[in-house]
Amino acid sequence: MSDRVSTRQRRLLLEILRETGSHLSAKELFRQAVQRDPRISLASVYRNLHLFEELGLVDGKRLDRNCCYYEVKRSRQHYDLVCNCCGRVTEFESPLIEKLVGEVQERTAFEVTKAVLYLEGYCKQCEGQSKKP
Amino acid sequence: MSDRVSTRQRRLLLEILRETGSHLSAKELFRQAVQRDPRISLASVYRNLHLFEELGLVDGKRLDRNCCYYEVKRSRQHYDLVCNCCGRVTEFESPLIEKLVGEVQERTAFEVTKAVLYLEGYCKQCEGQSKKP
DNA sequence: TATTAGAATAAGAATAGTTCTCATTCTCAA
DNA sequence: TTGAGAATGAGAACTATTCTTATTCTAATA
Repeated sequence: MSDRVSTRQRRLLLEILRETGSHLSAKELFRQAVQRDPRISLASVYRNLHLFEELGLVDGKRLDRNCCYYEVKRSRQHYDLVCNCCGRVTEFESPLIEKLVGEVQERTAFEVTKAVLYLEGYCKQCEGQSKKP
Repeated sequence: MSDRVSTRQRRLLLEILRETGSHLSAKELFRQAVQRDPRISLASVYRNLHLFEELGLVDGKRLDRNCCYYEVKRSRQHYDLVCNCCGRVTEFESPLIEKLVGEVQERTAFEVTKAVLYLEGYCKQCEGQSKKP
């Protein structure tokens, strides 16, 4: 696996990820990519998303049962709040997570490389709703 | 959906979950269940795992790309450390998580119903290894 | 105990996200 | 420009999960 990101497809995918900013599923990323380059294949999308993750360019998160969502890695770590009702994703930041990771590393001799954290619940608009909309 | 848990299959599944204690995939749970009752079907395993989750008897966690892992809910909340190398899952507890959830609820008016948190990395034994074993 | 309506089940088909395969195409160092 | 190795496209394959439907079970009631 090379360190370079130098193919037409990779450039296009990163471009879309950077422009979009928010969470994209592989399918949606593919949909957008096809519009600009009809020759691109879904396999390349998956292949390169994995590559980008390995290179640390992109973060992949599984926010629901179905699929992963990807976004370019940002300088400030953030975590997601996923509404069970409307599906909207909002973000939050907190130093408590770094603190938690530190605590774990000290107490357990486990070398943490990635923290998977998100919270499910109901957003302001959907509060008081029951399980399904 | 009833509140009762009164079928042969449900009793068996809960029994296995309780005996095992640790994380079981649907497939593995099915494998064990078939040994005791060859007539049980995989569909029942999934159906009832969802039911148990709704009833608050069981926790389902997606610790890797592939599938969910289930275990009976315990009184003390815990979170998992998943080794990228050997796959072993160890557990940890920390009050920081409750603190974090509280912070989110205060700051964002988001009503949290579930916190999904686990850490990936390398356990003591596998430390220093590169990505794949 | 027998009846019975509604709930749960078994079996396997269907679905969907993801990964794999391999022949073809591209990239880039020389 | 060339050639070796890397990346791609197309679609088949895979896998976890969900759905469908005829059948069976459960448990409240007679």
